[in-house]
Amino acid sequence: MAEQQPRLGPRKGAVLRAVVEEYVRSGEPVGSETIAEHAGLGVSSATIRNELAALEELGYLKHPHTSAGRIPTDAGYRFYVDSLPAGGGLKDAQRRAIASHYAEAILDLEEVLKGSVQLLSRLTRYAGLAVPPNASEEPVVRLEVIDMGPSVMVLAVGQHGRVDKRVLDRPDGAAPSTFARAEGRLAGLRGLTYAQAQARLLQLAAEGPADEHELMLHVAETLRTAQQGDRHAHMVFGGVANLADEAQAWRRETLRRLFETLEHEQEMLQVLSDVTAPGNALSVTIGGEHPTTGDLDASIVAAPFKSGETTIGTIGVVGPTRMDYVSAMASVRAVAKRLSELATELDQ
Amino acid sequence: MAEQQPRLGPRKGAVLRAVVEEYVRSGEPVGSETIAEHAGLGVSSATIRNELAALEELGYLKHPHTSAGRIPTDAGYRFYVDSLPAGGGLKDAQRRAIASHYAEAILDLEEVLKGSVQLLSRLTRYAGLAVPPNASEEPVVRLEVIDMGPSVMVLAVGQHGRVDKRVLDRPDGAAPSTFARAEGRLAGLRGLTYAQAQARLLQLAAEGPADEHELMLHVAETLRTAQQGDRHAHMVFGGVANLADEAQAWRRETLRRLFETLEHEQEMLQVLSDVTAPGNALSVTIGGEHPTTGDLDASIVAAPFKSGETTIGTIGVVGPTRMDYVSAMASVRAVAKRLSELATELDQ
DNA sequence: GTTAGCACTCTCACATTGGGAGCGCTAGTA
DNA sequence: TACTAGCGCTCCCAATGTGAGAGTGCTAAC
Repeated sequence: MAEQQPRLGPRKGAVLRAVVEEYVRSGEPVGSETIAEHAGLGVSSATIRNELAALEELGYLKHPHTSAGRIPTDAGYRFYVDSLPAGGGLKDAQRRAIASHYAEAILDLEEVLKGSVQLLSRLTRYAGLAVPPNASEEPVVRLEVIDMGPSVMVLAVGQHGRVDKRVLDRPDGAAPSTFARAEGRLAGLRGLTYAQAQARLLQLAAEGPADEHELMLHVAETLRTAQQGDRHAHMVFGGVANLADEAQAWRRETLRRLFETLEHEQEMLQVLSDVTAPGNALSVTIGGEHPTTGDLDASIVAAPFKSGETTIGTIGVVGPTRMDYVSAMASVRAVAKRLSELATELDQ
Repeated sequence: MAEQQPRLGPRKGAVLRAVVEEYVRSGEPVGSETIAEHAGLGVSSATIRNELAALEELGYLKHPHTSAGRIPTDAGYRFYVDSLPAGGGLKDAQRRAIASHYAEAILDLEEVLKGSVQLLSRLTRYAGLAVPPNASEEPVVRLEVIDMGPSVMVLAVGQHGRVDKRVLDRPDGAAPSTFARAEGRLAGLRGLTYAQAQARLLQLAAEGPADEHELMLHVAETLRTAQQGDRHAHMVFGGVANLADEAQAWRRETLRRLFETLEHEQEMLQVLSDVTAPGNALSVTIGGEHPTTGDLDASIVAAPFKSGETTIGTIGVVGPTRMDYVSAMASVRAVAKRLSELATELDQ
C-alpha cells in the first residue's frame, strides 16, 4: 500500500496523474495534446509523448489501439492513489450533506449503518456497503430459549443492540420446566462476551442435566454463528442502482456478474476482509489487485470503523476502476470517522 | 382480471396468442409468414395479415415501423394471460427443483422465504420478491424491555418466529425496578395478537404508574410499526442480478430506475399491495396496468401465501413485460402453494 | 371470406470512404 | 543532453451509400 513505487521522477508522476484525472473525468482515452494544454507542465506535446511512451513501458498506462490516447492500467491508478495527499478532498456540499445526515440522533447501530451506507452512495454515486460488527467482543445482555411448541427459538441480545435469533427443532424430552431452568442458567451469562458465553455454554451443556444438554448446545451454536457471521451476518448495501448508471461504463455481462457477486454475501464478506487494512487505514483495492474485483473491473474503497479503540466493522464503496478516487476516499474517510464517533458514543 | 374482453373470435385469439408466444420466445417482431407456418391455422399469410391489422386496430398489437412484424401491447399480453388455462405449465425439471428445494426442513419462516424467493428467481430467470407476514394477527410470545444503560431496547417475539426490535432513549426516571415491574406486566400480554397487545398496552400506559408510562408507549409503538410494516418491514429479494441479463432487453436507463425502485422498499410494498388479488388468486400485472411497472416496462406475477385460511404474505417475480408468463405463473403458483403448506405446518 | 400476387416501405447489415486524432520517429535546436 | 517541431503513418470512427430482405397493405380473382 505504502510508498513502494520505483520513484518515477516528478514529471512522469505529474503526467501520469494528469492522465488519470482527465480519463476519470471524461471517460475518453487521453492524448498528449490534451495534457500539454491542461496540465500546465510548460512542455510541448512531443515531450509528453515521450513520457507517455515511457509510462506505458513501465506498465502504468495502456493503449486501446495505436492511434488512440492512453488510459491508466490498474498499476497506474495505484500509483495515482498512493501519490494522493493524505487528507482533504471533501467538497463543501459533501461536508454539509454529512453533517446534516448525522444531525438526527439514531440509537440503533444497525439503522445508523444503513443510513451511512446510503449516505455514502449518494455522496459518491457508487454503491455503498458495510460489514456490521462481529459479535465476538460484544457483551451479551440477554440470552433466551423460547418454547414455541414444536420448535424452539434461541435469542441473543448484545450490548450494542444486535439481536441474533435461530429457530430449531424442539429437543426430545424438553419439558416446560426445562426451559425455565435453562433460562435461569442462561441469565448467569449476562455480561460475558459472545465468545466467552459460548465457551461457558459448552461447559454448562456438559455438566448440566441431560434434558438441558441439547438446548445449551443450540444456544452455543447460535452464539457461534453470530460471531463468525456466516450466512446469518447480513451485509448492508445502499445505492446499488448507481452501478447500473450509464456513466459507469460496465458491459452488460459484467454488470450482471457484479450484481450477482453483491448478492452473494459470503464472497463480499471475504473480499472485504481480504482488503481491510489494519488500524485506521483507509484501504483502496483496484481492479486486478483482488481476484474478485479484477473479474469485475471494480475498485473498492473501504475503511474500518471503531468503537473506542476496537475495530468493529467496515464501511466503503464499490465502483468502477475508473473511479473518482479523491472524492470516494474523502467521503469514506469522513463517514467512517463520523461513524466511529457515533458507535463509540452508543457504547459509551 | 377475469374474462372481461370484447370476445375476439377464435381465430383472432389464436393469432394473438401465436404472436405473443413467438415474440416472447424470440424477442423479434413477428411477421405474418411466421405465424402462417407455425401456428397451424391452415390459412395463408395474407389472411393472417388481415387479422394482424385488425388486432392492431383493436389495440392488442403494435408496429415498431411499417415493414416490421408485430409485437404485443400490454393489452395484448393481458388478453394472452387471461386466455391461459388455469393450471399446469410446470416443466418436469422445475417440478423436481421445487420438490428438492423443500426437501430440507427449515423452521424459521424468514429463512424459508429467502430460500423460496431464490428458488423462484432460479426457476424463472427473473427477480424473486416477497412480502413477509404482517404481524397484526400473530400472537405475541414474548415482550421485553431491556435496560441497555443510556438506551432501552424493546423486543417483541411472535409465535411464527418474527422478532421486532427497537432501540430508544431511556425515559427519564426509569429505574432498574421500573424495568422489572414493566416486564412483569408485559408477560401478561403473552398470547394476544400484536394488534390486541398494542391496544392493551395503551390502556396499561394510561392506568399504570408514571415511571412506566413512557416505556409502555414505546412498546406499543414498536408493535405498531411491526404491524404496519413501515420502514422496519423488510421485503425479501433474490436473483436480482437476473434483471441485468442481456436477454432482458431493458435499456440501461430503465434498468437503473428498476434497481432504484426495488431498493425503495416502500414503493415496492405499495405496488405489491395494489396488485395482490384477494383469496388464493395469482395476480399478474402487466406494464402500464400499474404506474410503477409501466414506467419500468415490467410485469409482476405474484400470489399470496397463507397459514391455514389466513393470507400472511405475498411472493412473486418481477420481469420484463416480454415475460414467459406461462412459466412464471406456474412457478409462482407452485411455490406459493408449497410455501402455504409449510407456513401452515410451522404454525401447526 | 379467403387467397395469390405484387408494389411499396423501411430497416439493417455491409462495404466504402474521408477525416481526424494521436502516435512514433527523426532531425534540428538550446 | 533535453527538448521541440514537424511529418508520415496507423487506425478508428462517423458518414454515406447500397442492396437485400422482411413484411406490409392492397387489389383482384376465386
